[in-house]
Amino acid sequence: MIDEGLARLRERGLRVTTARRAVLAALLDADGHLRAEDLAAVVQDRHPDIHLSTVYRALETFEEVGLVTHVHLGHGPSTYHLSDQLHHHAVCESCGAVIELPDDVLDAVATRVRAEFGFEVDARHFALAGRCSVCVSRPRR
Amino acid sequence: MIDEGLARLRERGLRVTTARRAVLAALLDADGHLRAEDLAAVVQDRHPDIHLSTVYRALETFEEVGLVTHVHLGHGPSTYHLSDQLHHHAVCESCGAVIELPDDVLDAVATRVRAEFGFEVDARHFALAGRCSVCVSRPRR
DNA sequence: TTCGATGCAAATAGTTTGCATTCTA
DNA sequence: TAGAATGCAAACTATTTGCATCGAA
Repeated sequence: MIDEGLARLRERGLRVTTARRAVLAALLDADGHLRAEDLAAVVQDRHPDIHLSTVYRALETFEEVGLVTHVHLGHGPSTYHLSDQLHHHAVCESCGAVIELPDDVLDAVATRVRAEFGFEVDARHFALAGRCSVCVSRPRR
Repeated sequence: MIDEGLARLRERGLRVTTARRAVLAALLDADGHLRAEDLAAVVQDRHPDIHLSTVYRALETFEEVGLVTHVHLGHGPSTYHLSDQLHHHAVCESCGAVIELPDDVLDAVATRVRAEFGFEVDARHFALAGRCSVCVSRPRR
């Protein structure tokens, strides 16, 4: 399965390197929403000299090729997902908890916004902000 | 109307200063989605020595008091709105255009997410990403 | 053996913070 | 006149970039 991704690089005349192999492997091992720094830590466990900036560059390349998508969970860093494992997120602004939402949760909104404004919503790119069930049933800070 | 906001500060034992007055005035003049830097520029037009960091601190105070809300439009800086002028945004990822959406556009989603996950969606905090009508009817970069 | 990919250091953007000073209440 | 707010410089976080070197095809 890692080979399918790497093949995608070769098709475009891009090179398959140790760094790219390692980053892709790390993404496959994870369940998504990892930050570049998390990925670098995983990668550096086996390849200590692969630099954080190389991880960023690998992720950028993967995005261009359609293999990876980044998601903004909140104020902090972006998180990276394999495109075919992409889903919706909701993030609690109080405790930072991340929950995964059903894929169709914004379909009706997308349809309406397309019809009324001609705007094509790419809803997964940003998480929905809010407060999780635990924090809701707890006095505000 | 600016006095109502300032009164809110006094109620809480906070002080009314030139800087806070000027930032609030700038927010009232604007139609929303201004960045801290934009606000600083407006403020500094009349009060050149009010520092950008003071603008950030004023905005932070206004948020704590419920007067102001910040919205993430995309990768870039936050934008600041008077809380009672808050609305939904959609941002084009190709050209950066910002459109305002009807206030109820995410009501159904919020209801469903609350029912199924106990999660209270605060949907205005992030813009919806996507591509605007102009960019949709134009070949991808 | 060529040119794309990497390592490293330095630059960047947006925002926050420490501290001495100023000014509101 | 006490303590909150400010100005300024410096720190900080996330990310990008320039450039010499390395290595995949």
